[in-house]
Amino acid sequence: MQKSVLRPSVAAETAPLSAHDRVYRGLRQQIMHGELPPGHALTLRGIGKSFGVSMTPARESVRRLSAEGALTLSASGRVTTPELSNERIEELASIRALLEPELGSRALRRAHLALIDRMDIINEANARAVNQQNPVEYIRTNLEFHRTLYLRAQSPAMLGLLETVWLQLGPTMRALYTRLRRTTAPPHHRLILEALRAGDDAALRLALRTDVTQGLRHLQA
Amino acid sequence: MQKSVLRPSVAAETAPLSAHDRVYRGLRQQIMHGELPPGHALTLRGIGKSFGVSMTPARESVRRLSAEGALTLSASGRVTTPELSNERIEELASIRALLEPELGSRALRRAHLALIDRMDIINEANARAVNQQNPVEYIRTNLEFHRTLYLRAQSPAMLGLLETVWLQLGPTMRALYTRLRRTTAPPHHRLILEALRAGDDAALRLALRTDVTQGLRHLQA
DNA sequence: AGTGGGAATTTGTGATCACAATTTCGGATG
DNA sequence: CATCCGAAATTGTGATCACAAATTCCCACT
Repeated sequence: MQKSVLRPSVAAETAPLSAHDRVYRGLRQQIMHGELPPGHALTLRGIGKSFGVSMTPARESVRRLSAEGALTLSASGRVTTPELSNERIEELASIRALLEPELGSRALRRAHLALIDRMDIINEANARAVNQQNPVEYIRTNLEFHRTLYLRAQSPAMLGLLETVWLQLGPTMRALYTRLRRTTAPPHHRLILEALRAGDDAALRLALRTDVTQGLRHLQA
Repeated sequence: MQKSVLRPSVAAETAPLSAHDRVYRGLRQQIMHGELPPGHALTLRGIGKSFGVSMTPARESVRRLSAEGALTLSASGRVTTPELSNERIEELASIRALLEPELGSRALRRAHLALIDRMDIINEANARAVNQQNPVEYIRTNLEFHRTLYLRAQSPAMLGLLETVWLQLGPTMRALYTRLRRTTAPPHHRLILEALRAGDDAALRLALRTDVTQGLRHLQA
């Protein structure tokens, strides 16, 4: 492993991006987007190798992610993606049901047409992912649909908490959506867009809440 | 620094407790209880020395805590406690106002008399801390009052998120309570206890919400 | 063929080191 | 007396290493 001898190329002038950051972001995305099933085992040396770094940044990333609930550390320090109990899944869903309507409501006042159009496009990509039965792409576009809206709420701390919840649900969502191989797009996205266009706060809150709870209630069945 | 040669003594049979855990917990408590003012600078070597460990566990703890918003990393990697903007403080307060009534409501069904008595005792300690003008003890007992209730909600994920918010507010709360040297105990704790005894869900939610928002609205004045 | 045990391997932990970047401090200069 | 520049000290980063604990694997034995 060479030191940080090679300067950041002219292209990446925005941020040198530390090794820890690259590993953290990479792992986080894999987990949130459902690229890893629940219970999937990881090793520090393996993570380091796959990102071309030593164990040190890998360990820091794992510690950070396990603090956020994105990874589980066994008593002996073994690293796996979490296998959530039904209770835990319901609790996380209820947190989503609490935070997401609030974020949506805050975004509503600031939402303009270009935003809604953008959400429409993302929603179409989401529908395509359903047809292709591509769980990772489905989860990714679904989260992007919601995040695009919530970014307008200008509430970074609340969005940060919500993303932590999404992160914890990543592997479980993958397991759910690959198991029941859904063939129809989430029906509530349409309601969300309609409420946005109408500027109807109550309808938006309701649509977001049902979208969240419905999506995860498929599990019990 | 010796290796981990000395076996855990017979007394501490519950958990050997890794170096990282000791440092993380220690720092976290200092921050959450307001032992550090906003903008306070820390160094990895200093943290390591004060806990009797090397830089490695100190770095992991700092990474973890900064991921939770309890510490700020400057562009050059310098570590300080956060100096929150008014906007951020208000946002965190509104998150508390969202989560705490929900946790209280969930706890209400399971709350028995022994719990309420315990909260009463903690509340008296809280009042003593006010009289002694001891900010750290005030913050500690205040949080313990709330946490004692919320633990009954049996919602570990939601409580975890809330503690993250408390953590971010730690240094700011210290600054607030040392600046305005409050001399009266929080008036809403009485209302919370009454609502608990009466089993009144709506009153409890309201009391919790006002306790949270009132406590932090003192800032603006 | 199944089982138990012990060696070999894998794995996480924490200390240490080299290094670059930042910060700090002192003195020379205007 | 203020300011700026350069040297010295401080500090975070990431790689490497020794070590202990856990896991895996394989073979002898029943």
